[in-house]
Amino acid sequence: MASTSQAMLNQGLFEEQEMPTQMGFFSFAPHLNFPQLGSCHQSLKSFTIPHSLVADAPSTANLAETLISSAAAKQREDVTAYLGGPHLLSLQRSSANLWAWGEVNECLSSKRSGGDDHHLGVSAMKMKKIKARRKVREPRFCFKTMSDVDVLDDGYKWRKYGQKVVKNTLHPRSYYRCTQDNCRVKKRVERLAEDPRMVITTYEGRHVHSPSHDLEDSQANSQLNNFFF
DNA sequence: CGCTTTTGACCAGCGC
DNA sequence: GCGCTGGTCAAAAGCG
Repeated sequence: MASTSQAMLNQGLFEEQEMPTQMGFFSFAPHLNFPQLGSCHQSLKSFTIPHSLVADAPSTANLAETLISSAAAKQREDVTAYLGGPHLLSLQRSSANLWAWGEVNECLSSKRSGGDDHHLGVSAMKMKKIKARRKVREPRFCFKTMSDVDVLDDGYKWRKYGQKVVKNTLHPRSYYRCTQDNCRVKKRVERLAEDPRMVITTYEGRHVHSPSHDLEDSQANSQLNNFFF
């Protein structure tokens, strides 16, 4: 069970992309379409998210949003969530700030406590020194999914506004903006160099409206509708 | 015809 | 200051 997630983490993706000093991982209940992770990278210290809490989350994004809101309420900015394939979701604070996992944990346990079959892990990955120069960014989510198509149907309508070949990657990165007026959410889509089957989708910002997909489409693609950002 | 995609140019941030 | 890089712009092309 650990093989997939472990392999993904062992690819070193996070470190290569200037990931933060600490990050956390947790998995979700099967009914959320994200099979349990089972175990974490060996460098992670694992602890548990109550099953009941996970079961309460209407979607993975909602849970992520809860964590991010918690951080935002405490005036911490630039929280990023990483969702790896169908198997795991991780959350991190930007390297620009300290990742207050204690607060996240507090947020989680304040909701409910209970079962023990879901895991949250935190690592103390080393990375370059942070400089205060970084400007504040919108909250970001980064999905890593195995998919043939680059752009996943997340219920929102996107317009491509750019494409760029980034250094040390084989595949171009595409830039999209939400087509809704006065919604400034953006997303980037790129394929993992080490495994082109993996698509990395990064969302930046928060939608100020509901998903705009057609109802019939939403029925057909219900599996993807857990991604409400 | 209107919307989306493509793509080269441009800009800003960062490291040296 | 300069060069590199990622992100954005905007005109042209494509498509339904």
